[in-house]
Amino acid sequence: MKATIYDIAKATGVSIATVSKVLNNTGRISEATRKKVLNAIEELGYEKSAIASALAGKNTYTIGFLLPDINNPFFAEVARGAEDAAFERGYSVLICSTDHREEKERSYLKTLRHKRMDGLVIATGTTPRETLEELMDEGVRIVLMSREIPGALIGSVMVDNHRGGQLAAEHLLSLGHRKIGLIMEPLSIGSAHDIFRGFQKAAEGTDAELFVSKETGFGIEAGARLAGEMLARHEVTALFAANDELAVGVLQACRERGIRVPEDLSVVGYDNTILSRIVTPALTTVAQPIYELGRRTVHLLMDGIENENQPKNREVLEPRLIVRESTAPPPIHR
Amino acid sequence: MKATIYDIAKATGVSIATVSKVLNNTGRISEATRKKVLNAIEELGYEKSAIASALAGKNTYTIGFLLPDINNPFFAEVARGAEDAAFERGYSVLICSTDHREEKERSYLKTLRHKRMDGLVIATGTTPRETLEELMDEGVRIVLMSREIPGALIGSVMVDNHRGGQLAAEHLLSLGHRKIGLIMEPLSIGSAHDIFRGFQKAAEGTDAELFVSKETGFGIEAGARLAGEMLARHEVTALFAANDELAVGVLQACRERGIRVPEDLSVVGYDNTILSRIVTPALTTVAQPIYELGRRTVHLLMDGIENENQPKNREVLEPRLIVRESTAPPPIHR
DNA sequence: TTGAAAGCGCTACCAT
DNA sequence: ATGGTAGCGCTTTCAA
Repeated sequence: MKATIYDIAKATGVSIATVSKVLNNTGRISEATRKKVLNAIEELGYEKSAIASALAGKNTYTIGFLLPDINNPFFAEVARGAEDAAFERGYSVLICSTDHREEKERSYLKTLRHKRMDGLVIATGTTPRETLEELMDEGVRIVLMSREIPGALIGSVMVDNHRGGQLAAEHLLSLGHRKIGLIMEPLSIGSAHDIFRGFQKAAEGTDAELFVSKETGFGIEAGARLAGEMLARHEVTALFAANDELAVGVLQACRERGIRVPEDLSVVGYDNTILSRIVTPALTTVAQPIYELGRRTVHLLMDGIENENQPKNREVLEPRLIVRESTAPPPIHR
Repeated sequence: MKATIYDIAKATGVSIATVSKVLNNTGRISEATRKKVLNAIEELGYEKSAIASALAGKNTYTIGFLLPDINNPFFAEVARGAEDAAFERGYSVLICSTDHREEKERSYLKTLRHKRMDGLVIATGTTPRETLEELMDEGVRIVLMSREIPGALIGSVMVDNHRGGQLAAEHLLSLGHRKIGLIMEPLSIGSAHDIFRGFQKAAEGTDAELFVSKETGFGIEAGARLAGEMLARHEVTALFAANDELAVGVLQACRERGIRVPEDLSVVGYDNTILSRIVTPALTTVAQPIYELGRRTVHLLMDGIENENQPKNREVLEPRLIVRESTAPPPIHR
């Protein structure tokens, strides 16, 4: 069987208390015995049980990451940033895809509690505030990503999506577009809401007309469908999509209809995921610092865990506009 | 504080042994006490500590998933399949991106052992055989994905990549291509090796000439670079890339050089990740059942865990050719 | 059908 | 500087 502290205590002739001390660098230990113990550990190939350690009151060094779908380029990149940050500091991350389904989220939350995660990062948009507060009351550290809850003292790292929406609008406006369609995610999602408000804000006071898709959605298919409806209904010269997947859908809808991008119609995406780079024409998009978003969120969380307090800071990262091939001035009409 | 079995034992007037039994549905318990206990559990909001349970000899219900990079469309989709399979059966998955770096892999393997994962799926191509055998000797269940180790009794689920390579070659050959370039991943990776052999095999006995990229690589950049070199050196009419990312790079290299796909050059990818669908022209590619690959691997692993034996089965999934827009007959030369 | 008690492997407090 | 020991919360014989 695997060696335990007892084995190494026996082998060294010291007590398990001493072994534990050298293991954790706590208390005072003479150089001599420390050496002895370290040797025995080496010899016996001893490895500390994180489980026992956790049960005895230490951390599990594992954090749970709730996100809508790991198989979504945006969240895959976020997750990578999160994982790297965690790895640097000896933590691991448990990925939980909720598919925007409340019951999956609840179920995951439950397991994460059972498994005594040291902390949680919540990157799904809709966890009820009470749930979060209950969790925090139980001592679970929580950090929100791309979301904040007004008045609740929960640390969060976000991108300034209001600004991001503005950037998109300003770009289109400055190209001369005056009839712009918006393909949105559900506005109940905080980030989508902010993007929308930012966009609106930038158009305010101009003579531009904004048309918002009646329905909302997430993936490529949805983008294509919503763009189709929009195009059938309004004479827009530009379409803004609240994420790159929707924008890719828009591009596909255009192709199907023989609409040239950007000559006939300009398209702007949001996120700057891998998709926006490889599509043709390459998408003009508002870049979120996605990887960094994941990193910072997890660092904030680990800081809280290690200082034994609930993170309360709010970090805001800046978006930036990336102009590629999908935008141009509107076509000249007779 | 959180309630423990002691609390609910006290509240019910039974022993903790009894509580444990109703919790686990073991032993015989009268309906009456079971009800009482269940009630108390409800009232006190009791939740079993997975940590304590694991220490006392049960499973952790957590598995580790070693892969090169979660932020890679292929592995993100695999991970999703894995996560879904795990979720269905009450397991969680710890994502470990190794970046093909041996020391990261070793480091992760160590942590996973400390944390007493119930099992591991190894989807990185290069873990030394001895390491795997050591792990298995320690009682860690392991399943390999897209890889197998001849002679070692390790369960695995793979795609028939030899067949996949053939499919790609046959398609190109049947279109009439006779000078074909191959942009490969390092052949030390089992799947790449199989693809290559399959491709070769299909070309054997025909008058086709194959040119293999001297260097190998992984991402889009590499694909573009290797395609550039290939195109400069050989007069090929088709390029096959061992994964879709490489193929996307090939497409970019073509665009830069004004080479039309598929009119001037046909391009075939491998994997059928999201990338191959959204690129222009849409990529003809060999589809791996990616999501299914993740699912099956994890199910195989969980079966082993629950039957308390190291999985030994070898499952093979079938690839299939998906013809899209990037392939056509070779151009007619004078 | 139920319970007492001995662990699981480690931490931390209190003595020495 | 070192050790004894009481937990941490649960599982699992073995008795009753």
